[in-house]
Amino acid sequence: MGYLRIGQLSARTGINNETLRFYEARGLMSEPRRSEAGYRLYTEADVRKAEFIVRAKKMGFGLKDISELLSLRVEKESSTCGEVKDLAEAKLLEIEQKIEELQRMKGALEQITEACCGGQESAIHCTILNALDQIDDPAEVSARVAVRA
Amino acid sequence: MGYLRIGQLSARTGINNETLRFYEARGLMSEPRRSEAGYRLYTEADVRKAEFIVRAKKMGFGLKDISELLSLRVEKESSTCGEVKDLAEAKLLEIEQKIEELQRMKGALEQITEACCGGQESAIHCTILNALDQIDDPAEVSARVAVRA
DNA sequence: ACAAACCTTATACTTTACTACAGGGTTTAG
DNA sequence: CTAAACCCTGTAGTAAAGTATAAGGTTTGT
Ligand SMILES: [Zn+2]
Ligand SMILES: [Zn+2]
Ligand SMILES: [Zn+2]
Ligand SMILES: [Zn+2]
Repeated sequence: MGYLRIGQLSARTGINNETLRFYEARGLMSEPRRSEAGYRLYTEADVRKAEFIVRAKKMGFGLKDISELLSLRVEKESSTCGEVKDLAEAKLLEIEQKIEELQRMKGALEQITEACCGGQESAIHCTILNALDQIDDPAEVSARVAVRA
Repeated sequence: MGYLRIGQLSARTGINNETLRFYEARGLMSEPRRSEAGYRLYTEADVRKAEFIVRAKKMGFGLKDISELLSLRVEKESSTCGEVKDLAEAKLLEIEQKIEELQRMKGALEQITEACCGGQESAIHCTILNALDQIDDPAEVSARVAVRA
């Protein structure tokens, strides 16, 4: 008693059945006991593990990172805070770099978009199209659009 | 004369040969003339098109968006600024949403990471691992870590 | 003449994170 | 008892944006 079948684990964690089996194949979820008919039987420890995965995903960790975190979690005594923090900081750096890249794009795109009238007439004079046609350096986009504005 | 072969177009645009053929298959680059031996022969217009793609990519547009932009660019007279600006604004919104999502992740991850000592001792007390083990709502992460700190 | 460098097509593989079958067996409610 | 709901394995498909490889044909330089 007390065992959950895959559908129940799915309902409790919000992770799809298929995805749970996929996580098992990827080594994230450990292979559970089986009923006589071959059904997966999960314990409360499995529920916690699945919830750990959900939370780690929310933090921006990918499945590969989560595998590592799970190993550290399982071997808590033999693992060190340093190992865990290294992973977290690497992920933090990755996230920060993505943000910077997106902000660079946002800035450049805003520049050329603001100058476009957005009207119903022909796009021959469109600043967006012209910018994409002629300018290489995003810094130049700002300069040129600023002059025009 | 004046034609470029794929390697030359590649060298001038920084787009890999394979990628150029891939863009052609995806309808981004139009099918060029062929030499008698079947070699692709590109014109200066193709160079400008390839450079347009490079710049649009830098702005964060995906290949599908770029297809649309290219159509608008080719039919500049019959296209409107409104159509172009709609595409740009949709992409801008997408980028802004990605930034927000990443900033949410960054904030939550920073909270739990700052409280971790990062030392060489056992990770049993690790705030990162504990946070991933116990807390669901990112708002709670901040609260709990704040109390501990 | 012959190799190096270049080009061709078609097919398959890469990464990430799933999702969707097909073709079964099992459990449960009425 | 039977249908619905659930579970199993295995395979294949999805999205995005390419990269790699095989097995050739062509061009260029010496
Ligand atoms: Zn306009
Ligand atoms: Zn415009
Ligand atoms: Zn510590
Ligand atoms: Zn720690």
